[in-house]
Amino acid sequence: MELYLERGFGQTTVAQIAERAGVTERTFFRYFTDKREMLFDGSERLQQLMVDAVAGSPADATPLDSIGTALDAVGSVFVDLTRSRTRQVIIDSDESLQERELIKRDRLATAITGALRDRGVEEPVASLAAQTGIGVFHVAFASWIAPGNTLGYAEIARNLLAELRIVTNGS
Amino acid sequence: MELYLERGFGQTTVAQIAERAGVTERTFFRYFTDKREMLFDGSERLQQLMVDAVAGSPADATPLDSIGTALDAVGSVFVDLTRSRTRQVIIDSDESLQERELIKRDRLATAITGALRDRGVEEPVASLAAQTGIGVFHVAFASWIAPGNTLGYAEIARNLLAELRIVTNGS
DNA sequence: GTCTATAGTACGATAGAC
DNA sequence: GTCTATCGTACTATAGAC
Repeated sequence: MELYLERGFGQTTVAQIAERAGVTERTFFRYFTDKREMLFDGSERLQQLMVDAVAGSPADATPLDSIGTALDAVGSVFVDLTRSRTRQVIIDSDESLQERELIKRDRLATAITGALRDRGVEEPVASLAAQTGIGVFHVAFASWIAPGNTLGYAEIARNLLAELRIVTNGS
Repeated sequence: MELYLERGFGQTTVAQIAERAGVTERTFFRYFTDKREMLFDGSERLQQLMVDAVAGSPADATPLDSIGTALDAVGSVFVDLTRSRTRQVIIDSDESLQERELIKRDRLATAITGALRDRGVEEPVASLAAQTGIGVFHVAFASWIAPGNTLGYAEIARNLLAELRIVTNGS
């Protein structure tokens, strides 16, 4: 991340990263499938937290309630605001990094769809709820790291989920 | 697309594509920024249709109503079911193509957010509605090309939007 | 650890259309 | 004469094969 900030992602070569880390290029590619992947280390953990939350939500919870527990469950991940902001600056600077971020988000949605289905939620409701939930998650994260924001992630996510219910309750 | 089906996307070189098209590699890269982009030709048109629909929706329409008009507006694009299915088989076979598809979808969401904001919809409602709308769009498209489906895209999209209102109207 | 294919870039030349 | 389209070549870095 130091190098990506210094020279830009596209201008940073794997050779430079490997050198600063004191390893060879080959070793770099042993740890990360490609240059982008290193910025998305925590994604499996995030996914696991959300899936577990859905699986563990009350039996009488609606699909959207389950989504709510998933949004709550990842609060512990989003604490270091400065680091999240820095990381996002890098991602926003490069289109291929945005692509990678989006596929992570999509895998998340797919995993949540599966967790809902495991609870007996039928299609297309499972997909619909998961997609919507990830949408809320994304907006919540973006709001959290937005300049000037003082609220915590968890609070924002809860507010947005409530807002969603209002928005979709229109005439 | 012929070559991508014959040999697989990853196994197809730009040289082969250029040869079959009767041009040089250099010319290929004049038309497409990269190997993936050629599969996403219609995306600007799709985006324009949706943005125009939102902009042209009735003044008293709720954000979600505007989304509804956008979902309707693209019905004319999704007619050739066989071609859409073939294209999706290719995309689903390669992760980098899925990434590209997702960034197109994300740009769509961003554009719709802007169109809603232009109508006076404030944040975070604009983002929330746009994200949700794109989620519905995606599920609708997937349902449309799913094996065995006999419904048209427009009908599916309408049903799903109605379904969404129910899902988010929970206890 | 070594080797290599290929995507993608940079810069430049040429030539036809109107 | 200007604009636009194709082609030529050399090069780098990624990423995969072995």
